[in-house]
Amino acid sequence: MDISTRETTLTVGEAAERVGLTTYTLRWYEQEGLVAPVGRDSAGRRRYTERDVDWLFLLTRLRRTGMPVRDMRRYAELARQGDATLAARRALFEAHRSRVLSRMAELEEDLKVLNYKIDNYRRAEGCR
Amino acid sequence: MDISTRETTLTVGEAAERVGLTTYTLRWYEQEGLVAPVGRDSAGRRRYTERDVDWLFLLTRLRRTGMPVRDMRRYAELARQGDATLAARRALFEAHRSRVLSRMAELEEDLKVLNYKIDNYRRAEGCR
DNA sequence: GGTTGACTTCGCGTGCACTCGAACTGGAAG
DNA sequence: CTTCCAGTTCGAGTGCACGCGAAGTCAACC
Repeated sequence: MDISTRETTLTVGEAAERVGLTTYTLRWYEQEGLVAPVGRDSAGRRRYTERDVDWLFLLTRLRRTGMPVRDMRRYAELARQGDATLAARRALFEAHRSRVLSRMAELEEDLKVLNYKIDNYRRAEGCR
Repeated sequence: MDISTRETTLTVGEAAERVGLTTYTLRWYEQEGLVAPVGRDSAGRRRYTERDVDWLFLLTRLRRTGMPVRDMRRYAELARQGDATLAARRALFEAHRSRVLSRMAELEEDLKVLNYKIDNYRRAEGCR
């Protein structure tokens, strides 16, 4: 990472706030290989670039859609290998998207159950 | 529970298969108070009635929509207290439904990110 | 009537994703 | 120069939701 190009870089704390994770988690993600080693300043402190933050943001979306950390690591490894893995990464995303769609369909079904129960409770309350 | 009324009752194994949980989990749910103590046969083995299975099914839906076991227990306690808690139970479901709806909205957003990435990969693959 | 297999309780173990405490360091403000 | 804060590494701890092995029991079948 070329820190000398005077980009705005963020500290762990700032980056954590930006992406909605804790500093603990940010360091842990790096340790787990979900994030390539982040650049450091002269004092050895992490400096997150905009690219780093974008990457972290993407990770939060993958995480939120239920992708296990294991798979996120696999994806990060592919990304680090460059353009040769573009197809593999796309395949990974497509497979994940299909899981997300299934999940959404499940939720729709579950929502029906909730609505049904709520209606029942409403009716039962009416009869008191 | 009136077992003498010759309903079809199920063993743990059968009930587990029906609702898609393991026998371990079924016993654990009972121990955790998510399920009222299940009727037993003369040999001390659990016999699940249709009502029990329905209740378990509902629990699986709550669980699948992300309700913590803690909240499911709270709900089970309310249900055991009878009609006086109907309104409370409805409120609980309505609060949960609103969380589920938020979750679904999140997933929609996350899906957009996935689609965006997939499109990008497609384009990048095209340029090779 | 012995074997089989599913049940019982009990309590410990597991996997996941963080979360935190301890001990330390370095830069900036008063 | 001291104080203070935010950072550092390391390893241990937490919370949740189960999962499982052990040791024993019992009904059913051959």
